[in-house]
Amino acid sequence: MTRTSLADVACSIARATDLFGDAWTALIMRDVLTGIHRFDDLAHDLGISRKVLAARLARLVEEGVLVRERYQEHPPREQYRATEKGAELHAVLMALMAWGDRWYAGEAGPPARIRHLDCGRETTPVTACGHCGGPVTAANTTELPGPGGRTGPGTQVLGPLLAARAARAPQAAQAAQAAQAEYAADDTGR
Amino acid sequence: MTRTSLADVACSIARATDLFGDAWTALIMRDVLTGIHRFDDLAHDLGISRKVLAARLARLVEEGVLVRERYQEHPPREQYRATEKGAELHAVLMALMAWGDRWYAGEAGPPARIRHLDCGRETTPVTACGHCGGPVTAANTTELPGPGGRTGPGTQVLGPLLAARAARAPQAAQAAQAAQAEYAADDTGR
DNA sequence: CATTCGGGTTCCCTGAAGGAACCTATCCGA
DNA sequence: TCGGATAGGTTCCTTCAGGGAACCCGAATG
Repeated sequence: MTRTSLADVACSIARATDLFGDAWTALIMRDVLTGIHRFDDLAHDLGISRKVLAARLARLVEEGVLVRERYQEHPPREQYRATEKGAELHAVLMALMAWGDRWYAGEAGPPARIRHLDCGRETTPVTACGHCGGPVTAANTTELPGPGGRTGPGTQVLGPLLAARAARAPQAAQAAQAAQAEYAADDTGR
Repeated sequence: MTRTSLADVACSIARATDLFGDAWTALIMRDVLTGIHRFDDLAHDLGISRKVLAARLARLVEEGVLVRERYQEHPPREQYRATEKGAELHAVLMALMAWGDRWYAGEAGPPARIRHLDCGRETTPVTACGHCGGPVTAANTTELPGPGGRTGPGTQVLGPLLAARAARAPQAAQAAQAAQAEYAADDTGR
């Protein structure tokens, strides 16, 4: 975990990574969403220090990503479950998994597969445009400033860069072409 | 960053987070993919310690996610650029950003917007099934063991759990229903 | 000839991760 | 009634990585 808090940076990636940008947190959410809910099971599965696990779970509960609930009174037993906010981190896990599968699976093949219950098939989740459903990649997107954006810690250079990019090409098509030209130039020019 | 290496865990999420599960790494990739390529710009933009930035960049180059290249000889100047492997981390960044936008944007609105150049519209990237194109969520997927899976550190409990799940319901439809039933039961029950 | 710039490296200090032991409450079996 | 097991942590100590600032080096610039 970073010592400098990223929660106040005007960037949703920074805000998300402030919580999620810790290796254990991702694996804890993987386990909880897969069906491992108990402290000891998590500790045993991950091989994590119990102290660190307790700290991570407390943070995740505090952030509203998990809930801690008593599932039996005698003896008192607790478990951790994902909230809606936590369940939506599934998308991040799928993206990480797809990337890991692609670049690190090696000869043995992927360690796990995902079955999409809506169509019944094994799937590799892809990132798609919410409007047209087409693939979203670094090459076919451009980032523009948003209403909540500001220049500050974590966006000291990025803020002005996006603002300049928006000013240079206020029309969608122009922004698109400028960004693509830059990307193409980047690829050839190295 | 975690002290215990996750690179050897039989889980693509663990392998991906071993590299990417560090708050700074995500932000460095955000910047490089957005167009910030120089050491000083990265250091200034992020407010990161120069020492840590140097270590992160070296790791990312070593992993083949970035390349370090000289863009001018006199005086010698270096810059960092994303490889194909690095550019594909864009999907992870999009998922993090979408989640951060949804849960932390607040009144001010999202700090940045994404324009999808293929359709020309501002988009919220979604995670979709590679086959049917439908949405992929925690609720409509189930995880099954894959060829490269094994029980070991990081999957001590998870491995057997997935194996049992697959054994209980070897058919796709059955696996689907079992997983959904469990998910529903989880919400009401224990 | 001093300054600036880009791209780092070195130093020390603090705080978080690892690891193991310990604690509490309850149940189970002999 | 005692011993042990189980679940869910907490406490303690050590080590190591992050933060911050200073420093360094080669090349251009005034």
